[in-house]
This record gives sequence, structure tokens and C-alpha cells, in this order.
Amino acid sequence: MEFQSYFPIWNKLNSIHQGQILSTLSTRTVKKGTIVHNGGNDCTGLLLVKSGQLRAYILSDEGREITIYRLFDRDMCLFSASCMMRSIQFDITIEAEKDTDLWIIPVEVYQSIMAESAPLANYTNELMATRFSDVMWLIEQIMWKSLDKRVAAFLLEESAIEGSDTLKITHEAVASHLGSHREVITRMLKYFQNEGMVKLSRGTIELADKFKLEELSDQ
Amino acid sequence: MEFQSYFPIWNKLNSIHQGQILSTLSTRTVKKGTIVHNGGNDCTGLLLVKSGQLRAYILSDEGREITIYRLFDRDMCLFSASCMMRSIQFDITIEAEKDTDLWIIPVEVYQSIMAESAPLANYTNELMATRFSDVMWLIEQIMWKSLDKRVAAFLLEESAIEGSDTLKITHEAVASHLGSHREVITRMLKYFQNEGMVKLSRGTIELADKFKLEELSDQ
DNA sequence: TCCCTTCCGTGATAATATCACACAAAGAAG
DNA sequence: CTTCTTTGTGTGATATTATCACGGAAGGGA
Repeated sequence: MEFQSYFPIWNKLNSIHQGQILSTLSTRTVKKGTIVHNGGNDCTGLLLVKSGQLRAYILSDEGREITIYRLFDRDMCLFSASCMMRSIQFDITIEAEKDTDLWIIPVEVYQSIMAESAPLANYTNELMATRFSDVMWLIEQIMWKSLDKRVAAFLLEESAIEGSDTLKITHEAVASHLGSHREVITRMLKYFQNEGMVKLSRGTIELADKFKLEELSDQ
Repeated sequence: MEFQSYFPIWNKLNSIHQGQILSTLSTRTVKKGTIVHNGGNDCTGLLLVKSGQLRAYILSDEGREITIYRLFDRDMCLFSASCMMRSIQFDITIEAEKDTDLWIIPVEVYQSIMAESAPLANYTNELMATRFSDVMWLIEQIMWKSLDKRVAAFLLEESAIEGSDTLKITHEAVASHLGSHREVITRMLKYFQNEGMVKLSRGTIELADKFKLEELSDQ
């Protein structure tokens, strides 16, 4: 088990705490599309990504979505354990964007160690600050960037993650990531296509001119 | 000095740490309108509100604003000490909304105690989680509530804070809080006035029918 | 009284959301 | 190999909010 190497402050925990974690740790393998965590009542535990990709998003009453942040290899998710702190007053949903291997640390174990261990509490702080920065970045995007720039940036990000210029993604999915609407994205992509920036076909978006897309997204 | 009673986990700190805080603590009194903290490079220290009111907001390149959260008596602001954690990657501005008395804890002192003290680190965590919840709430508002409802909610909140139904506030200021535009707010307030919900005059908004406003904001 | 600043009002246009529906591509069922 | 069903896309019409460009009114200071 290589868990230790995935947990940055492992060496700063004493052996009792290390033992508690190792003996209560579980693993889970989920298929792409699985909802790993759903809202505030669902106290899943702390998720540590062994390999794969997760997406954290929020839902409106009408079922609209917006992606809040994403988790990749070695990332840990605090908010799947929102019941850990009573100050966490929002509901997040976490979905596997790819087939994913996870470690799960039970909430009570993490919580009790954190109460005693300054290193773990400080590490948790840094994690939370990182997510906070993600969320502040998101607010800035929503507030001050026009949708065409956000779409362009999203396509480029996807392409970087996938390591490919041909994205298997629907307009609907793009809209859900950005908290917009399918029709709006369709129209925008069509405009992109007219400008020669992308090539569209059912279920795929091919980035035909990344330079132009970057120019747009950087404005 | 009643600092101790304003700092919830005072009793959980050892006497060395208590001494460090007390000997480096400073106070500051600022007038309404003062910018207490400005952006990420300005490492002001941790602000604890003795009395008064602060507003934390972000700025766009064009100078537009949106309020992120507010701080009242006994609240502490972490992000005025953003240099404390390298994971904090955003710039916030903090302004006094009323004449305010503050305590300021130096960053290095807080940081060094937090590294050793699990209680302080956990307290910091709870604080951060509280702000995180504020921000998530804000995202939900921006994304899924129409502006008329947000304006109504804002007016009611202001009225509750001020303890008065006659608000001394300009349309411009309302727009800055909500991240909208003066003209848009003007038109909306005019509509509210036609509906009998408010009475307008230069620099003031009187809430004439709070019940109706609440009905609107709750939808 | 005059100026000057701050605050408000409003038309015109653009961007995005919302609603409604039509159609086309791919898969499933027979 | 048809037919049916689901999923994905295209597009007009309208509403909401933002953006631009003014003009004008209220109040304070010289």
C-alpha cells in the first residue's frame, strides 16, 4: 500500500495516528459517471484520489449545475466530509469524470486526529485555502469574464487535461461546467466554428485553432 | 483590555502563546470608508473587530465591485493576512462600512502559534469554513437568483443591520454590493417604487412594504 | 448666485437566459 | 433492415441584465 506517499504530511503524524488511519482506511473504485458524494447529509468521508478524476459541482433547484473545482491524482476532497465541521453550510456533489480509484478516510478518524495534531490541522487549512482560491477564481470568472472567453478557456483546459485536441463532450456538458445553457453554448460554438476555431460534430468538439482560442480566452 | 473575551479559544492556548499575542497585539480605529486592507501584497495582519463593521469585496480590472462577506463585532478576518498561507491566491479589499475599532494580530505571531497549536489551527479552519460557506452562498445567489430578488434581499439585510427602514444608501452602492450596475439598480428600484415596496429620494431608500419585499426575495 | 460634484433617469443596443419546438444521429428492439 | 426511442443539436421568439451615452436635478461650497 502506497497510501503514505500520497499523503503529504504522513511523516508529521505520530505512529498512533498513523496506525488509526491505516487501520480504518478503505479503498473504492468507481466508474466514470458515478456520483461519489451527494450533498451535505451524505457524510462520505475524506476522499483521496489515487488515480482518475473527480468533479465537484453545485446544483440549483431546477437541476442546473456549475463546476466548482476538479480533483486529480493525489488531490484530497474535504467537502465530501462536510459533516466534519459544522461551519460548512453548503451542499456539494462529487462525480467521477473518469474511472477513479479512491482512498476513503472515515470522518471520525480524521476529525479526532485533527483535534490533536497541529500538522494535520494546518494541512487541512492549506487544502481549504486552495479550494477557497479556486472558488474565488470562479467568482471572478462568472462576474467579469464574458461567456465566449470562458468557453474558450474551458475548451483549452479540457484539451490540456485530456491531452487531445478532439474533445468527446456535448454542448450540454459544457453548459453544465460553466453554469450556462445548452442553447447558448450551441450558438457560441457555432460562432467559433464560423471563425475557424473549432470543428463540430455530434458529441465532439475539435479544437482547430488553439492559438486563436487562447487569444480570445486571455483577453 | 478585554481582548481575551473576544477570542473564543483563548483558554485553549498555553500561556507562552497567550503572552506572545498580548505583547504584539495592536489596536486601530478607523473611520467609515477607510480601506483597511488592499489586495494580496498588503499583509496587514489578522483583524479582529472590536466594534463596527467591515466589508470584504473584490475588484474587477474596470473597477467594478462585489461584496464577498461582511464582518461584525467579534468577527475575525483571515484574508487580510493572506500572506500567511501560500495557498491563498486571490486579492480581497477590506473597507470599513462604519467607524470601527480593530485589534490586529501580526501575521508571524499568529502563524508561528498556529504551527504548534492544534486548537488555533482548528479554530482557523472553522473560520475559513465559515467564509467558504459565505462564498458558496454568494455563488448560488449570483447563479440562480434573479436580480430583483437579490436586490430585495439586500435591502432587507441592510435594514436589519441598520435597525431602520430608511436606508441611507445610493443606487451605486447597492450595485457595488451586488456586482451589478447603477442604471440597472435604478430601474429596478423604480419598479419597486411603482409596486409600492419602497419610497425613493436622493441618497435614501425607504422600505415601505417589507412583507412584499420578503415575499419577493424568498421566491 | 454660480459652480461643481454627486446622484439619478432614460433611451439605445448588446449579451445572455429562457421558452418552445423541430429535427437529426445513434442505439435498441423487433 | 425497419421502427422506435433516446440523446444531441439548431433556431426563432422573448425576457433579463449589462453596456454605452447622455442629460439633468439636488445639494454644497465659493
